[in-house]
Amino acid sequence: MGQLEYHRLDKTLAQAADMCQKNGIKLTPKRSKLLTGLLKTDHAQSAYDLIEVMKLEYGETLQPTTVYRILDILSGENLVHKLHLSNRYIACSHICCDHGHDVPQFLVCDSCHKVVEISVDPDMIADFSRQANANHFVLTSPQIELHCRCQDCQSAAS
Amino acid sequence: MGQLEYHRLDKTLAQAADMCQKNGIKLTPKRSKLLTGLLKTDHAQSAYDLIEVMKLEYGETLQPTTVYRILDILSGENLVHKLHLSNRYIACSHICCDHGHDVPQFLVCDSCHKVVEISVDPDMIADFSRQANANHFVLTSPQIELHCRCQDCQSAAS
DNA sequence: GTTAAAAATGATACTTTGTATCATATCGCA
DNA sequence: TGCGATATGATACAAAGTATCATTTTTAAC
Repeated sequence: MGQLEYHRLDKTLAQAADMCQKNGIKLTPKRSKLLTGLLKTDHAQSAYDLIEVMKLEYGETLQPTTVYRILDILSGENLVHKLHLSNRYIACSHICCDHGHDVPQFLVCDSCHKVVEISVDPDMIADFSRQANANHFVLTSPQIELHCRCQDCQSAAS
Repeated sequence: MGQLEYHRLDKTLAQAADMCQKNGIKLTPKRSKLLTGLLKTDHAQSAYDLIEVMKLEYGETLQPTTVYRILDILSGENLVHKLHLSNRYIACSHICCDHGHDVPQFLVCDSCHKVVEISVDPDMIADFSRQANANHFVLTSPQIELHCRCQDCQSAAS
């Protein structure tokens, strides 16, 4: 599996349920399964990928509408992040962290969609924000996604 | 019109043709018109937006395939930039500059797709590159796109 | 000039991605 | 029990992007 060891999955899901409850959101079975699907991989998944996963892992046939709705909910709770570079989704890698969430920054492999969530100097963000303001823009999300190639895909290409 | 004053359009197109020629690429009439369409606005355009523009401005009906092909060509020549956040395209704002092209960085209004191309401290890019390497990724493009809201859309929303 | 290869564009059809809309089911609670 | 809110299903559609092959246009050699 991906970024998460098996024995941490339950703990993460419990934490996720807690986070939801605090905002009056329920982590329903389907939401939980979909989040699990994302937690089990470090490759960003498209909505239609996730439909496949749900089918294969749980025998459940979800409509696109449902999947997008669930992804919106989970994004709203900061349990998953939407990667706009590829229109794919990845579980937040800090669900179990006690420290407050940093601004999410991602290294995204353009080829296989492997993702690493990194942290970025807040000064850098402040700098971007200043630059935006100087151009009459307001930064609405400091999320940064960088075009990369992961090690595996580099080897494969060479 | 957008980012470009009328009297500079010809000069910019000539410069663009030069740049193409150096790489054995031709700036055909359709490519030129499509580039013009992009030069006339500071809002990123989708491929299908551009089909509309070509229809309205020149009465030419382009197939999606053709538009995507042309956009690839123009991107390859650094005459237009693809914004991956929104899958839209914008003319490079430095076609006429004599100085070498900086790494392109964009402030993108999530609402109306207005775009400003800014420049970013090369140290910052170097920093990203180092971080990528530390995570076994290689930065394939240092292009950064930031989620913003432009002044007009802020006013409209409030 | 003619012609053959290369480059550019057209046309058809299709796949993927995302959304609108209305229906149904489930849950919490009075 | 029954009512309102939340969650999910289902159908249909719209938008975005691609594969494939055909046709036209350019280029350059002869």
